[in-house]
Amino acid sequence: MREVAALAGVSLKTVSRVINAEPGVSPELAARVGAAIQRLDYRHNLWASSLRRSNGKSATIGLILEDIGNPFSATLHRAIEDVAVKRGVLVLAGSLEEDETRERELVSAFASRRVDGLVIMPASHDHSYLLNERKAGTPIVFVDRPPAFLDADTVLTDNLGGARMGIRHMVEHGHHRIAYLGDLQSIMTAELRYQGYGEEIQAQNLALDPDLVRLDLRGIEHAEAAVMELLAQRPAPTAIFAAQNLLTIGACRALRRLGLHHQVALVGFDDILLADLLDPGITVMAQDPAAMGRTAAQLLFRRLDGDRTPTVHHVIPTRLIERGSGEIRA
Amino acid sequence: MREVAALAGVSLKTVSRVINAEPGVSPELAARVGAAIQRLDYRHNLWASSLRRSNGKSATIGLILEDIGNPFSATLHRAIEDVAVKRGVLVLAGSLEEDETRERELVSAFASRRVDGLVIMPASHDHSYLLNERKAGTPIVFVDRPPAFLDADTVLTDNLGGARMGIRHMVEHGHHRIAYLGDLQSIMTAELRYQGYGEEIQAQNLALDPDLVRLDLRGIEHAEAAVMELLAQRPAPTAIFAAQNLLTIGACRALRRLGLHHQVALVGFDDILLADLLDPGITVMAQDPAAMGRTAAQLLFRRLDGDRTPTVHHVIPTRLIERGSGEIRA
DNA sequence: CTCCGGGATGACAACGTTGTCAAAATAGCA
DNA sequence: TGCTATTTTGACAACGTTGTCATCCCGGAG
Repeated sequence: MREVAALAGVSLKTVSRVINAEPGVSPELAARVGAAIQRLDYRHNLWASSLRRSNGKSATIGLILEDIGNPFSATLHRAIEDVAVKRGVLVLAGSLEEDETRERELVSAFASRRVDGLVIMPASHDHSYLLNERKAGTPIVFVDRPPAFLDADTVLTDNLGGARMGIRHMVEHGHHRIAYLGDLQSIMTAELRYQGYGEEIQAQNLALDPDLVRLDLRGIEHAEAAVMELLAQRPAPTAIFAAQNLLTIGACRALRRLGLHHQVALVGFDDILLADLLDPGITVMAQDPAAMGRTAAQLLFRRLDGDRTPTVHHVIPTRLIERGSGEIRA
Repeated sequence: MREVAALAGVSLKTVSRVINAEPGVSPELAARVGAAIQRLDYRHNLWASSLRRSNGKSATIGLILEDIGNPFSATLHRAIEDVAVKRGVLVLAGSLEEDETRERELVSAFASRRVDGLVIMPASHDHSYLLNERKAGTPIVFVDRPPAFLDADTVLTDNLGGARMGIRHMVEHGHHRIAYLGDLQSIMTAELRYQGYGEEIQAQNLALDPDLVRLDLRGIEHAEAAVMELLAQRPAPTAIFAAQNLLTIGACRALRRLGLHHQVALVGFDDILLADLLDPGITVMAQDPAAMGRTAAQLLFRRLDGDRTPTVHHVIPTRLIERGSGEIRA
């Protein structure tokens, strides 16, 4: 910047004014400065700028996801980016893979980089450590999973209601013995879905048979094995509710392997690409990650714009998509 | 930091020394400083630090992808992150949606934030504008698509070879009339795959029939419509090569709609989740986005570590995954 | 007892910007 | 013409750090 000023024959401050499009610079000087910037291909240093600036905004937000690479997280990420670009804000993202330590490390790394705000899909179960960040004025929005020991804005899927609706759908098709496949119970959303299963089973006056429940399943293979076991029991379940997308895929594989995909009903939680091309198509309770991301980002930016109203809790509804597998009758 | 120094009763420099774990601080003082840091929950400001530091590293890299949300990009992103975390480096990412202007905007936004390096999946066709960045010492690695008018490290899929192998596979199963579905020809990878199709058709002494080729298709619906048209022709093609994953899905849909999924062969470029559960399973030429990301990141960090050897061009091979649809005989 | 070497500590400038305020140039008016 | 009001410009400090170099203190050798 010093060089630009020298080449244009003006002071540093004038260059600064031109760059920030501040009023009160004569057109002639502005042109000279512009030319100098071009010639030296000068790049504004945003960090130095935000260091000096009074509000100190870095035009960067931090995003913590379960796994940047999985389709749910990636769609959410993209939706947040779409809101952010409109304000010239960039997104720093990190994956945590259910690792509580990593969550803190990422928050700390973001804090060191003075991000303007945070969107977190948490893995840990105590977020009081975030109080400092909030005291420092960094707005925080939780997505997909709620915070614990901290009051903050949240954007969640209706996990409990969604699970209930899925179970009800199968009951309405005549099923009484509905098996349940669940992810790690330590994950809040998994716990809520299981709770929904329990509640709906009770509401329908059915017996909650522990032999039909497999929890803490991680990934496709585990789900596949669990379904093989479940269907070997007598009496066997006539329907399966898979509470997470990989588990749905595992269940699907197992049913096919057993040749039972046209006999045993299956409803999954969270949509899967291509589910409509399978035979039968997979019926799911679809979440809406794009809507979640959009909502979370809008919320965050509203806070950044100075909204100081009490914390808000959005619930994004789930949608039943009937494709065949959930409509198989008992 | 000033407050920390005051509370610990030491100078600023000593605090700095403790934070950066520089040698030559008495254990007693170090403990006092540590306590003060805890009590004031002080956060190191990485930007101010990198501003002053001689090497000026920001421990942040920039990543430009076609679409953060699509599975290919997301997997690549994740692989890069995995390499980066090991060095305490964070990743800033942005999508460009085939928009050349956006590409420049993103590069400029990253440059303002003084990222240490760039990984780019480009949309534009002239990268000479990046010369400035490189002169400034920012290493740049291109993934998935090569740069134009700029010599830089690249990590590419073997598009041409992969397409040829896919076509050859179908010819070996007795097909002579193989239709081709291609993405926008302006995308370098799409062009190369089409070139591979042409070369292999010729190598097999078959006629390249323009009526069997549909280019510049964008998304599932267009591909579906194109396949409906292709199969209405007489004589109809007996096999289809879909040169991009969405196009494969579209082709799949159309075949099902026509009830021809067991008669017409289909090979896709780029793997699709669940492709093995369909009936028939979809045969694909699989790319390896994780390997591409890993390779690109390693290359970038090697450059950051001072490697000044000539530019390197990695080609990640594609793999034929036989699942049934490609093995249907003519 | 003095002097020297070496380790611990601190004062100060500098990194690339912008906020503040004063100075200079210009325009407007009597 | 001389004065004020207004616009344009610039000097300087400050943002939160770290590199450089000077100072201080201590133990040991002469």
